[in-house]
Amino acid sequence: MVVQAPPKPILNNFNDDDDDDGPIVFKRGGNSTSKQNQPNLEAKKPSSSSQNSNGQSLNACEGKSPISSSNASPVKSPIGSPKASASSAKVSPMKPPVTYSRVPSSSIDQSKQVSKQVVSNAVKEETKPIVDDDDSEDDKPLSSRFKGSTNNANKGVTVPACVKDEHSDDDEVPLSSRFAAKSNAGSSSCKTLSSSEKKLFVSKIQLNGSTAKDKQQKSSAVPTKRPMDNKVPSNQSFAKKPKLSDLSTTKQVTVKAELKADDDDHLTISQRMKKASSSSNKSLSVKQKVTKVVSLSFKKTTKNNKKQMKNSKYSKSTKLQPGSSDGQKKWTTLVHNGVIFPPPYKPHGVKMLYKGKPVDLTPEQEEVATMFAVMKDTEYVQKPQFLQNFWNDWRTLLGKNHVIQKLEACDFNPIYEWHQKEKEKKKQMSTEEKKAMREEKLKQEEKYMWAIVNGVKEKVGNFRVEPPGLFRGRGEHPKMGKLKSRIRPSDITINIGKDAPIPKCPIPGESWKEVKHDNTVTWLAFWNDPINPKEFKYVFLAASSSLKGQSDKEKYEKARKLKDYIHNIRTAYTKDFASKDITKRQIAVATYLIDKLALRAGNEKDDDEADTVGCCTLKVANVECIPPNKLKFDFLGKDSIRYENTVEVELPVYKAIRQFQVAKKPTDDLFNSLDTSKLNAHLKELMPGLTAKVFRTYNASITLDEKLYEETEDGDVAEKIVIYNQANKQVAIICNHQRTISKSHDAQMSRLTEKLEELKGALKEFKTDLDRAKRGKPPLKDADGKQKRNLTPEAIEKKIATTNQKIEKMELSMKTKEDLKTVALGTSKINYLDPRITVAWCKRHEVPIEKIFNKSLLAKFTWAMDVDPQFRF
DNA sequence: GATTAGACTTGCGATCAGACGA
DNA sequence: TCGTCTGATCGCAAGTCTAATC
Repeated sequence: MVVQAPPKPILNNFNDDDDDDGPIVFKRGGNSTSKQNQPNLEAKKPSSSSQNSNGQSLNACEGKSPISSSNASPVKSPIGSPKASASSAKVSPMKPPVTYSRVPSSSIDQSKQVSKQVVSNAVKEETKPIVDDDDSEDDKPLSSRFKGSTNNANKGVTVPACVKDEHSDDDEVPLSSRFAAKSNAGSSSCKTLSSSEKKLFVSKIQLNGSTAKDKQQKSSAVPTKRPMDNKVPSNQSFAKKPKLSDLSTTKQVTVKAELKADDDDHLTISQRMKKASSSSNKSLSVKQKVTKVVSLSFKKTTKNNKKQMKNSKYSKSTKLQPGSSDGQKKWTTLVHNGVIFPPPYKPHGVKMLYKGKPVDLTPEQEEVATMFAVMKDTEYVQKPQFLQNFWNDWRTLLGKNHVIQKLEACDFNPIYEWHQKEKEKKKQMSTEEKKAMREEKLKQEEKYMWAIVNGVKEKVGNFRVEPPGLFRGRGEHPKMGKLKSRIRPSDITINIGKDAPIPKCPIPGESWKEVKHDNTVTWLAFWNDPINPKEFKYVFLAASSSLKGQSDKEKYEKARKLKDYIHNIRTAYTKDFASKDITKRQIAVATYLIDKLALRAGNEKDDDEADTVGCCTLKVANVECIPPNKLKFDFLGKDSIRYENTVEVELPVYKAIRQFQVAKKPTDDLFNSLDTSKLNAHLKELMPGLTAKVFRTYNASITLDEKLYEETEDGDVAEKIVIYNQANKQVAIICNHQRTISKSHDAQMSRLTEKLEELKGALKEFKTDLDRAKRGKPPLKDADGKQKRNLTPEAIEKKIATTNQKIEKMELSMKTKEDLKTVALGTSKINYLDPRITVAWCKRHEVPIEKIFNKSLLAKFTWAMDVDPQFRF
């Protein structure tokens, strides 16, 4: 019996795999290698090296003691209502996103981009913030208000240092830099206002200098002059940010003082904004048909769901009630089978060499030696930090009196070669053998793959305990190379329903560390990270689960709500660029950067983590002021991915940044009065539940929505997919989602170039043949001197047309390949783009959803599939 | 209020299977 | 049939943010 349609497929029973949507075979991925992004900071801290756990030192590598300090950022906030605000559908043309100027290598692009740049009106804006009635840009990402090239025309050369690339483009430069700083920088935030917003803004302006009452208020809270040239006192230059509790207080007072200007004195900004926005929702009138193809693809999903529901004894919906997040009950019943452990180590007995002689190792010692040996081909083994950390941990295992005394005298090649042979053997296995192995593995893992949450069978995300290995931190991580020890059942805490049977420990004679029944959390199990025992590794449900889906939907609804607030938020921070209160000014500028450049918040980091930054932790050296109003950003962000971007900003922002840098060292914090907790606390005053990361989701989704809406034209499905991918790429660039260039990229491009040349050669010959055929002459001999077959002019023309098509297709393919070689489209699709935008677009434009979302994404976004075709973000 | 613990999301690279083309 | 390419999937590192504790 079919109960209520759940938001995701429900499976028949706990263990079956009845159809093609049944259990998915999990593949074991390999280990990752380090990134190659190079830091470019003079201000970069020397990375501290690993702890030497046994106090021993390595001859070759000098150890440094890591100093651990923690500066977490507490923020408490109510989560905003997930209730959707019906989106207004403005059919105004969207301006392309920011075109940032490219940094080194592509001077060609720079010149192009500079030529396109709009003369800055920042100065004008500074004194004349409200100039225009047109509020059509309010719903757009700030970045998209900066005109720039939206196609690939401004690509430059991106070639890894070691590789020559004939297809010059700008990929060598970080994604963020691909858009030239084009900018009507000054017009970004306060150029356009709705009437209600204007009212608020005008009131504030009056507050700034009109009435006696206002003046009185102003004297206590607002500077009479912009303190642009105020020097930052030398004592505000800190190596570590001070916690300025007093400043927080000041901030609150100031914000409240400003609010007096409005009629709604009793309301918070967020309440007022909400009030103002509640009447602003608009609906789309455009109706478009949904094709059979689309219908079919959507029906198929629904059909599968229904089939699964019908057959399932676990058919209740797991959909959470509103408000069930935030430490509230996440589930009522939870049943699962715990986790699966990697198999115990099997010694191979291959002896490594020390000073040229074979060495006996215990299985434990051999296991760690093997972990190291198999990394021979990675860049890690070139890094002194990695070698030192590995040696420290391995030496502990070897013991002080072991024959091995120096890492440099070790030869791991015998083990490496053994490993290569094993790999080769595996590769040579027949398809049947491989299949049998997969099936065997699936059989062993099947029971761990599923959980029953509130009576519904849900997939578990990562039920395999991480195997031991050497830690592969990204960038210059101070702990890279340390031994990640084997996790045992006694390390693992299980979370399960009270009435559910406790999972049997899969390792005989051992038992779980603890069994909990906490239904306010979603994890099924956790253990402490052996590299950083303060941190945890969790086992969660899969992305396709209802629990995750609900959370995802709430995330997008929150970002969507920001659309109703964004205009006033921009107005508010623009006003604060010149605030006398340093914290307020820094919050304003930081919010501007987060909004405009999609920067991450930037929490404080410990010294035993990689030295990366986000907005709040930017160092002075990370931002260079280029007169008259450009900022050049250069820092390592999340995952040590370099963010390099020069962008034109509003003049007050430029001045404020310059001022924040005064009397500071390059390594000092740019925003010394700010941290993420202060920033987020401020954002929550503007909109319930607003945090820095919401801006990224908002800007990504609205960019996709606008671009799809404006740029999709009539055409075949393939052409529409190109439009979609272009929009997706735009978002990836805004978010700086990069990938390393594939090792085989150049070879692939060379091959394609060769083929292209061949085709062009053939085309030329066909044209000659055609010419001759028209004159009644036989074709010329081919390259081998053979006489070619006589063809009619019509036949040759047909060949020419076919060849032209092939050339076109190949050129497009090469362009796309080159274009996306450093851009990762997946991350934004998975995490930042509201799937309802995509689903609605597919429905409107008759594109099968499967062309855009793969199986995993279809499962993850089940909740979005029934969206109205006219949905706008 | 500051700090730490805890929970969850975001992100890139590796690996693999299947598609594709010679 | 075989080698190459591509996209899907997985692994796990590294972020963000909130709640709890001091």
